Amino acid sequence: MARAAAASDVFNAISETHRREILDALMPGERPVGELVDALRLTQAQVSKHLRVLSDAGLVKCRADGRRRLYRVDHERLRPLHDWMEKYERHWNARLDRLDDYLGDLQRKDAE
Amino acid sequence: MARAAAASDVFNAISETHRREILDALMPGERPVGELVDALRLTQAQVSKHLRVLSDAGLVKCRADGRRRLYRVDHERLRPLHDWMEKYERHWNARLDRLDDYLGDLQRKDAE
DNA sequence: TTGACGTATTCCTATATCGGAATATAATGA
DNA sequence: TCATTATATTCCGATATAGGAATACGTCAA
Repeated sequence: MARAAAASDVFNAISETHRREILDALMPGERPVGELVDALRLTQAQVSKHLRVLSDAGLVKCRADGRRRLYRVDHERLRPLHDWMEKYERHWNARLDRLDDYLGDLQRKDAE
Repeated sequence: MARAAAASDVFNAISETHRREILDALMPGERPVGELVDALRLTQAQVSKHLRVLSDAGLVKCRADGRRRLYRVDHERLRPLHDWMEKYERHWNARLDRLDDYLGDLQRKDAE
């Protein structure tokens, strides 16, 4: 048996360097495929196929604009990743925790 | 050409369900291989091989105890993951939102 | 030393999937 | 309608890798 059903799996989708680059490139906002091809110096087929994987994983959404397709990140779909990571964060995020507490205090005082 | 050098890549290492389960099982602290086999209901060979991948990626460390091997998570190695995710966190992380609000307030006060 | 235990590795087969090339499809403009 | 543009898909060969089975290796106890 080979790898279990990997399609449509978020972790699998982001395991590929080029796919992470695509997501990064889409971070600021939606962009047509052609721009990704130019920006990332990948083949058009490469980009299309990677977008397919990202799309199957729900990580990107697409909308048509004439003959172009504008892709954008669906940030919410990264949540599984974040949820999994969160358990480990505390181990090297002690400072952020302290800051968090501090800001919480400030807000509580403001509310008084 | 196939997938680029994936070994020793953190993103690749955590793309597999069983490997994430192993990391989760090691979260509370170091554990011998046999315990992982029992806890996760995997073959001993499976666990050993997955531990190898995790180890190559630097995500786990090992120490010998008699004939047993105690594995533990090297949390620091998850940092690449965190760093990449951080860019996306803002979209659903209340903690960072508070920080944003707070810094926004400071700026507004400075402007007065 | 010998045998049992704990773990790692090797050999194998099936499958996933990357990238390249060519082609298909859809929308647009002349 | 026809050519062009923008994107998606198919076919291909090469490689990565999961899991099973068997086995090798290192350590301990008797």
